[in-house]
Amino acid sequence: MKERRTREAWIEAAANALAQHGISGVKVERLARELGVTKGSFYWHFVDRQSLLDAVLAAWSERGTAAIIEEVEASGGDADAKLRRLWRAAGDAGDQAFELALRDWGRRDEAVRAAILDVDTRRMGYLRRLIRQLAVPPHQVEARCLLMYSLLIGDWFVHVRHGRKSRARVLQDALDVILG
Amino acid sequence: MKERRTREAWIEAAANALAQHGISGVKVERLARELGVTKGSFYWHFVDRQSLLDAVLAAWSERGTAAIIEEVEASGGDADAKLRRLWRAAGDAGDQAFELALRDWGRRDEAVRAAILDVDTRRMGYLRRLIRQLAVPPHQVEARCLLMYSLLIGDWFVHVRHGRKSRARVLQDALDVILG
DNA sequence: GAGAGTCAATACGCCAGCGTATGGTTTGCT
DNA sequence: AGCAAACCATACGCTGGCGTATTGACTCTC
Repeated sequence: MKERRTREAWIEAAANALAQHGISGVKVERLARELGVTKGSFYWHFVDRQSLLDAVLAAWSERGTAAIIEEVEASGGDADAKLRRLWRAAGDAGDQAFELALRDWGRRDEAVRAAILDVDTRRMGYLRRLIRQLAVPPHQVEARCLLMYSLLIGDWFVHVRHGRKSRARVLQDALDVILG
Repeated sequence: MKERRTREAWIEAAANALAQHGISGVKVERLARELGVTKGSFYWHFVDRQSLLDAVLAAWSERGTAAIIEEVEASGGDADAKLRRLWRAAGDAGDQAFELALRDWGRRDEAVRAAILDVDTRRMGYLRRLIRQLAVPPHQVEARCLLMYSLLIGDWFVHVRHGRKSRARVLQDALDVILG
């Protein structure tokens, strides 16, 4: 029997919808239209909407950490270089929208929260390893990790004008503060 | 004729619903149940659902900045003291949930985004004024403002275990890094 | 080539939620 | 008393979205 690749298509479409419209915006019939099929297909691959959402979450849990880390590690350099590379990779990725929507979703769903806790912990572990190699006071390592992570999120959530400075410039400065 | 105070009740209920369930969770009939009335009331006070949302946004725009600033200013002390007080005030306030929901909402609504930009800019102005009085390099003032603001948001969005340290402790350390 | 298995279309029932229409009740004014 | 405005209840129509049932292809295997 052929491997189910349409199932993946549904998951991907759902992930996009989540990123764009939030969790309440991922609707079976809308996805069906986007995929050029009808609900009939959906309810063959999934028992219900919830199981699709579960699948989206599971997919993210799996590939949520490894990808970027590998890319950064592969590029080499010292800890500082890696961190700055990590910053760029995380910022460029078009999936901030997805991550934000997912985190918003997590505010109302225990299972999602658990998955986020898991992924964040793994990511944070990597961050910690890098930052520990920098010349910062040991008791501030954890704080700087959190700062970097928060800045990544905040970058998307706080909209503000910075006067003569560009946003990119301010972010750069902020990163400098974090990395010491 | 009596002043409309039920209108305000609707707005408040909507704000609560927004905080708890997100923008798509604020539904007319649900609010009606919570307020112990029916839709009939609603459609007397508002022309439609959107106008209620507009009202919620407008209310936030007005009282979104002044309240905390006044409280902090009233308490006196130097810039550092004020900033730490500001931090506590912003953290304690039970309306982070509201702010987060609102920001998520803003990702999909231009008008909301504009209001956020406005409020954030005013808040940032106050932050900037305080941080400028600290002993930090001038070119880092803006960055540290953004860091503090982001940390406030990130605090809610990134869930992670910090090993032997408590979350509060790490946040404290982070604040120390920001304030120099 | 026939049956099993895979995938999708169609049609249906159901409910939640928005908005409307209309009528009823209370309050204040004269 | 009586009118008008403010406020709310009830009942209705309409849409969108979930899930089910049924049927129709197409494909693989024996």
